[in-house]
Amino acid sequence: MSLDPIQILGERFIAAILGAFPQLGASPAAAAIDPMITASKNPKSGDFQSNTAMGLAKTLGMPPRDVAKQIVERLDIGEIAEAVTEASIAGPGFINIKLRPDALARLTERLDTAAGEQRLGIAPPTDPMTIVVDLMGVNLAKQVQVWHLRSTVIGDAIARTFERLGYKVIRQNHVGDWGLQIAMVTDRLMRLSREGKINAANVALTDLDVMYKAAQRECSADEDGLAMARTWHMGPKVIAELEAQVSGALEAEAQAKRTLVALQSGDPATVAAWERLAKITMGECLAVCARLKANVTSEHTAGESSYRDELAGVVDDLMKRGIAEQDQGAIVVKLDDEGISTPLIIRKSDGGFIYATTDLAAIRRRVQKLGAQRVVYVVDARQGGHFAPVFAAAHKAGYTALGRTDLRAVSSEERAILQHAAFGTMMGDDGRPYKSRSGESLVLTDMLDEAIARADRAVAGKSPDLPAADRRMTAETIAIAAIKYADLSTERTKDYVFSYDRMMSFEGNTGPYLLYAQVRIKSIFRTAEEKLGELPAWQGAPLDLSTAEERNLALTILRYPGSVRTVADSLEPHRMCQYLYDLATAYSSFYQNCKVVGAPTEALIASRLRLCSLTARVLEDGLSMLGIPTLERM
RNA sequence: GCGCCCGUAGCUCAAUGGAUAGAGCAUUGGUCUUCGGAACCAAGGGUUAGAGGUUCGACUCCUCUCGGGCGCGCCA
Repeated sequence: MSLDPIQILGERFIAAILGAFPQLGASPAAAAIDPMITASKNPKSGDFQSNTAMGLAKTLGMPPRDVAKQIVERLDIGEIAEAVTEASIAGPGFINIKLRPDALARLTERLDTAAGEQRLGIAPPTDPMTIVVDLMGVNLAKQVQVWHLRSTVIGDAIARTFERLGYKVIRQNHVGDWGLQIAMVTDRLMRLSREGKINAANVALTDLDVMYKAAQRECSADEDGLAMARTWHMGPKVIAELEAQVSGALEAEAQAKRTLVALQSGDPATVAAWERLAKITMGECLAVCARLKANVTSEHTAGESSYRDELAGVVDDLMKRGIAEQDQGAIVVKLDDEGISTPLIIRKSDGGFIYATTDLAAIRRRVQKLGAQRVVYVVDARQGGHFAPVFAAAHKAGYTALGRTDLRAVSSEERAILQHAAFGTMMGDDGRPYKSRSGESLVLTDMLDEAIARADRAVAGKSPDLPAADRRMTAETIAIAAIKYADLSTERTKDYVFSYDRMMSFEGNTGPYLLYAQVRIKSIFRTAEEKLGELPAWQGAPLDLSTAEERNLALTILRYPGSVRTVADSLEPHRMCQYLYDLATAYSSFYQNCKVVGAPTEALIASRLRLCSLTARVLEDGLSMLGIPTLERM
């Protein structure tokens, strides 16, 4: 039996609905009857409400209040709720439900007691499946920038939520480690090394980053500038300089292309240089993830290079089956029947493959080899225009269904297998994408260092008694919580404004506030032991929810399983943030008004200690889904 | 030109199509002889950019307008 009141009430409502209106049971839509149970926003409307009568009124051709009345007459929830009568029907047909005090206590106790797969009321999935989460996506020879934060943090939170619910999750870090850009840097690294300008053995990622940018510049020909100079008959000297620049760049690019060919054909020296790039970059990348407490490790690395031997096969397959065709020398998949007017190029006219080919190969592997029933791409919203045709082509190719090779129309379920969990841009307070004052993009570790420094100052000021040994770790945990929570707590698809001051403010809906709520709970147990000596047996003690604050806290705790499910369904971690903030707020009210250690009776002390402990467990569990560790002291 | 996203209180953000649009910050006031004051309680502040439409009901869905941002075959 479910531990979630919304589910319990939902089952009872469905029974009542089918009892009152048997004609609904005969229709094929019977399984789709939605009892529409929600936690009430306003306490005046009770604890929970059903909004189903209004919807059913239409299909039944009856006034909604009459529908509600008939449901209420059949409703059998007496053992958990106050009597539901005609007086419980409000407005157009809302049915309000107030839990009986003893039932509220019992439900809360059961949620507390539930262990294993049912821990904290979270039921194992009825649809167990494998889910691939595509996250992070760094590029070789480039430092981890602040804009990698969102994909990593949001992707990790989504993956953790699925894992907590009991799904099998496979994270995939789709590293940009292949193609002409990478060949340019590889070429430059080899050249500088050959010329003795660098020692390849102790090159750092910052050096590679410089090389990457230099290689980019070297290979970019200013052909527009040259054309303009000619049009405007600028001086011969200017034109000569531009001609030299263009021919130099073209030569550099040609050289990079030769390096790419050498890399692709497995030339040992070139491959060795490339592996050096990969090792340096990934070492740094995974170290940043570890600092961030994001679960992204080497086993999750699946770079573009890992698909290189599958690209020709994908194109052949699509050509053979008539899904792809020749067009102006290139090979494309036409997508008009998918509602997309521009074809997707999967092989260039020069015979090369591009990222769309890699993405298709990745989808094929993820579905057919890794067994994914769902693939979630946690990638910047600006890539939406790229994913749409790639997903459409994958559907058309049947790559989204296990073993499917025919071309019949795909169902909406199959279509939902590939999801782009798009996120907005991190903005500065100037309304522009977050960058340094000089306009350079920022390195993620610098942001971490700055946040830790600020957290350290705050800890030093507010908790001077904290042992020095703990201070560093405490500051790091607070900083990570602040950064991650700020990123996760707003709607994923929207841009959000980054501000150290706001996220570190320790007030309001922030990571540090939640850590503080948790720390105060831990502190109560220390204080209780000091003052009371031996604690009353609070584990398993019956809950006394007499005050409004205790009652509200229990009701908030009961909303937990539903909140987790909502995050998984919507792929929106900010809903978990909102829930945890509600919980922390409910706890703070309780804390203010209900003394625990000083409670009048031993039974009440035990009850309140249990409530504290349960709150702490839910907070910790919820924060763990966001990838935020908690503290004992701060 | 085509397409996607966004517009909610002074600021930063919430609100599975549900009841009187909620929080935090800032402002003003209050509580408590602190189980950690990094607290709690309260007040003021709104034509949800604008105009139509769908419906019992719209911040939410549809159309148009305005404003802001971002993408648009052989780079990734």
